[in-house]
Amino acid sequence: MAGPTNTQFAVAVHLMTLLSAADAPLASPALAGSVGTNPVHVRRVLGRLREAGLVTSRPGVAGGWQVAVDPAATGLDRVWRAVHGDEPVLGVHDAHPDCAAGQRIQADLVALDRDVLAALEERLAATTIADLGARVPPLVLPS
Amino acid sequence: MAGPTNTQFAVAVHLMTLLSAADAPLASPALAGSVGTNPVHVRRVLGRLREAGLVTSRPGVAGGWQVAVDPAATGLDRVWRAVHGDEPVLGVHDAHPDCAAGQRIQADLVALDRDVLAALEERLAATTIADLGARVPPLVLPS
DNA sequence: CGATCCGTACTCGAAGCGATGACGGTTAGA
DNA sequence: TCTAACCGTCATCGCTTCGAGTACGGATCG
Repeated sequence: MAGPTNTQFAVAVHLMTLLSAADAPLASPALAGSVGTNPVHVRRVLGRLREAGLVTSRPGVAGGWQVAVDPAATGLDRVWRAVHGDEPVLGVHDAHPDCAAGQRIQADLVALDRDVLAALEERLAATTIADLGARVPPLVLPS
Repeated sequence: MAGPTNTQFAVAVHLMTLLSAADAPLASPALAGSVGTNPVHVRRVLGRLREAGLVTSRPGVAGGWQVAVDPAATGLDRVWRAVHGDEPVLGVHDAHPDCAAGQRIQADLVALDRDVLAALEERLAATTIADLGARVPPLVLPS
């Protein structure tokens, strides 16, 4: 029970923050050094972000990656969608096909998962990339 | 990218729904048949629920499992806590120790994760076990 | 006393994930 | 034009998690 092992969202947020603070394009080897991984993995994650229109890339000797959006107007929900799409956030299991109760419950769980995903993205949308890049006061979470 | 592989929450909800609709104690082999897994896995998941006080168990020839709470007053957030505790829901990665920006971003991500977890539990609390069990027909025990 | 079931430890196979190497395409600069 | 640097992608490897399955002891009731 060590929680999720997929760290691509954290890596993606890390990369977006680094890129939004840079003027010139950054190369994947340099980014990999800061994130603590390897260039190939960085390119894979950034590839998803590019598909979502969040970053642009250019090959060549002076190539690298740049942000394509306004960091202050881009919520983390867009990063989540770019990385995870609409995959389930809760785990889903396959109930016994012959058990009517199991089928019913599973359908309800899928619907619940959609709802939880919406709540998760709503919360992520409240934080922008610029919020993490600048040293802002910690998130307000009084309740 | 096939989403989370941990299905214990779904199994736990499934089990709680079945137990809340039963009068007599149910044995793990019977439950396993409905959930679509094996008795050992059922006992492991139910063990966590028992630690959280959601169910009770009794060994012996007429033993089995029973709910220990009111299904109509028990939100799914309690099931989530029983299974996952306060583990991170977003993935976390280890930033490079020498990168100050990385350390700061990681700290912000941990804080964000706590907030997202709170939002997730708040959503789960809006659904009770009875909400799922209301439309569930009686369990058909496999021979 | 024996049948049934819980409790737990152990092993096994499958799948996800990240690391790594390799190779071709593309671009800027010498 | 030629070379170096970087992107894009594929294949592979090792690690970890997860669930399935087996086994054995303890507890309970007929």
